Amino acid sequence: MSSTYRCSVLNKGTLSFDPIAEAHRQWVDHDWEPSADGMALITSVIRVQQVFLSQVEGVLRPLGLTFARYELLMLLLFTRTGMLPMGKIGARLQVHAASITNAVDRLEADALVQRRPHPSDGRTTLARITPAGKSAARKATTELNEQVFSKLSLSTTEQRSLFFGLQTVRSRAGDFALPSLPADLQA
Amino acid sequence: MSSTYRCSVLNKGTLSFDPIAEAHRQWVDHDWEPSADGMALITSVIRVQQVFLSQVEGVLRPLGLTFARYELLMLLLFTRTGMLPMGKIGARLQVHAASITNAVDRLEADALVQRRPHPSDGRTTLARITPAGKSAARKATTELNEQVFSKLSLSTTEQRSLFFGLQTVRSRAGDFALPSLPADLQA
DNA sequence: CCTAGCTACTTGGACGTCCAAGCACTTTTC
DNA sequence: GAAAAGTGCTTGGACGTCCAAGTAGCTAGG
Repeated sequence: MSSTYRCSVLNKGTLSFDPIAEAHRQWVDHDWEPSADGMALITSVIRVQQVFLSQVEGVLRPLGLTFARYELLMLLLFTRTGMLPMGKIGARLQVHAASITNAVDRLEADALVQRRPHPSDGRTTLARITPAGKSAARKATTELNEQVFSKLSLSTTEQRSLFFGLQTVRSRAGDFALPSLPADLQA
Repeated sequence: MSSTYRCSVLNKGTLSFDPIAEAHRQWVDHDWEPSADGMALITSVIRVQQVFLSQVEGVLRPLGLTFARYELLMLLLFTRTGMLPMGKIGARLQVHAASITNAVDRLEADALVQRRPHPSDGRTTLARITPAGKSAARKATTELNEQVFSKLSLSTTEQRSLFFGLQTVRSRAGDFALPSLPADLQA
């Protein structure tokens, strides 16, 4: 019981083959070879995201949070003043402004965050994490660290290799400017 | 013009640092080191998925398709008879049954797919791709291959390395049973 | 000053995903 | 064979994402 990592209903049954490898084969067979690897990679990322997200949300759901809201909370938690303009939050989380409005609405309804006007700019709204928000964020982090983040069933090498590959993609997609050496994770 | 790969509104501005690397640093600072790599990897996958998906949907939108519906169409296109039970589609696409119902509803509304009863099992519904569906799928594939899949700005080595890393994740998550050697991509 | 143009946030709509429930049609069981 | 259990698909609701439009409030150009 409580082995709820993977969604139950989805588990119709583990396939006996890799559906993405199968699609790759089809691409090659149809003379789309030059695009086959790209197709397989993109499809893989989309699928793995589903897997990870479902594990994460499985842990957060009992806490009344979603990953989107958790990320927002953590961003505020890591901020000196505990508050940021909505716009900045969107930029950091790389997400549409409307999504931030949505998330803050819900967080505010749960009293984990408060909206307050910007002192000097009337257009700007600040989102400020509340004590309850801080506590929720910390608790969620503890759970996620224990139940998901520290248990990826990948070797450190594999994890890092994936991370850097994905970092390259993000950087080239314009998410951020890779300063110079991406290896600032550890000294 | 028409350089519409990335979403416009999101591009508030390329950050001057990697937000995920920054989060990783926070994790380490807070003594969550053992979970830092996992957190960074999961967050990265989620973000890269957004990037890829937005590129793909940008191409598909003018064609009146979404990636979910495109995948479904391709699955049927690659099937001898052009039809599959809804349940099987969900298993192959690794997606909830309700999502399939939803996708087939829309595809059917566009006459790209047809629902028909299963000859022997009254519970089962078959989805069958129509000639219009085949044509739409092929056109979409051409566009995707040209505009996205063949232009990933990653070296072949990087792509493969990422693919296999992600394949490991998928396999261990229970998506499919890695038969023995994952290298059945060719031969 | 005052209007034109930005910028910041919100709203409403379209979709996708999942879950929980509900139905209808098998298969099992006794 | 009839009741119990299991399967397969649909429905309704909660959320998240994005886009397009709309509304204030700030900033410039004339």
